[in-house]
Amino acid sequence: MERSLSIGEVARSAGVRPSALRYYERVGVLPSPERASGRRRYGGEVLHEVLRRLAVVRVAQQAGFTISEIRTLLDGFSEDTPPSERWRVLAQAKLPEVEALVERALGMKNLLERGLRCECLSMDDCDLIGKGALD
Amino acid sequence: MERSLSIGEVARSAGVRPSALRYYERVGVLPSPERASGRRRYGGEVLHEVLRRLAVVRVAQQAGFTISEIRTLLDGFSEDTPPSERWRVLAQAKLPEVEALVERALGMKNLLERGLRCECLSMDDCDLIGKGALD
DNA sequence: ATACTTGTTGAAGCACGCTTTAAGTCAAGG
DNA sequence: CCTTGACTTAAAGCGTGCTTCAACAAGTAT
Repeated sequence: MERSLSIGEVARSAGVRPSALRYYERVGVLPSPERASGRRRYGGEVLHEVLRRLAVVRVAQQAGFTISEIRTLLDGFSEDTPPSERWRVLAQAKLPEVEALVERALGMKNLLERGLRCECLSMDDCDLIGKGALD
Repeated sequence: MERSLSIGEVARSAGVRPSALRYYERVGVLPSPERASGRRRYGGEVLHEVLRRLAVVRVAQQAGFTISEIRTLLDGFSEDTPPSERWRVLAQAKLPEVEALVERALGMKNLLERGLRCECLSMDDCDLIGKGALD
């Protein structure tokens, strides 16, 4: 008999909540493990696969990918496509988006700081506000 | 008789949708104008005030403030507090948040680019994924 | 036997800033 | 008179990634 882990054990060892594992399974990011009396049992190859996928999910999320993009990363290519190429395809599509996010964030920071140096006594006079002068 | 604008006219001149104006009014960012046969009429001082506030809303949103923070910016200070000080108080609280956003975004960009240069043939070997090696 | 823990499911909830829908009102134009 | 168009309200919907709830089942400890 093969030793297998419960959902709680997998969750703990992966640092996520059981509800997240169930969610990932539901949306097709994780495989559906066997049930013993209705309960998920993660063992052998499935356990390995689940942990491998969770590792990918973590990095991909850090990189800004959505769940649906992660699903593509994991299952949207022909099996012989190496991970490096899968990533390249998706990352190239994602980069402009993330670069735009960087720009937006820097713009916010800039605006906040300009405001810190502002001395305006009335909103109407403020050059930050003045009719779109801040583009 | 004072000429006054309908919600559609105000919306067009401010570059927002009527639904946004109603929403802002509901959440207390805009004053509630008089109604003529049930319809909002924006005229005189109210019109001026609405346009002034919409200008503030625009900048504040660009700076990353939420609606609730904008409400504070507009109405959360004693009346004699100048705009520059109101902004300073809120911007100082917001800055760390926005700086964290910048860092997250730069981290994403970095990760995406590192992945573009990756040559890994298997996910398991990839140093981007390898057991948290990418913190 | 009985309580406690951990699990199961489907459905609903949260944050956020609006937008959209449903059902109805009103004034002007043909 | 009747259609058209812009407006009114309250309530629900959207996108995203889970979490939480309700109601129930099963294995373990006392």
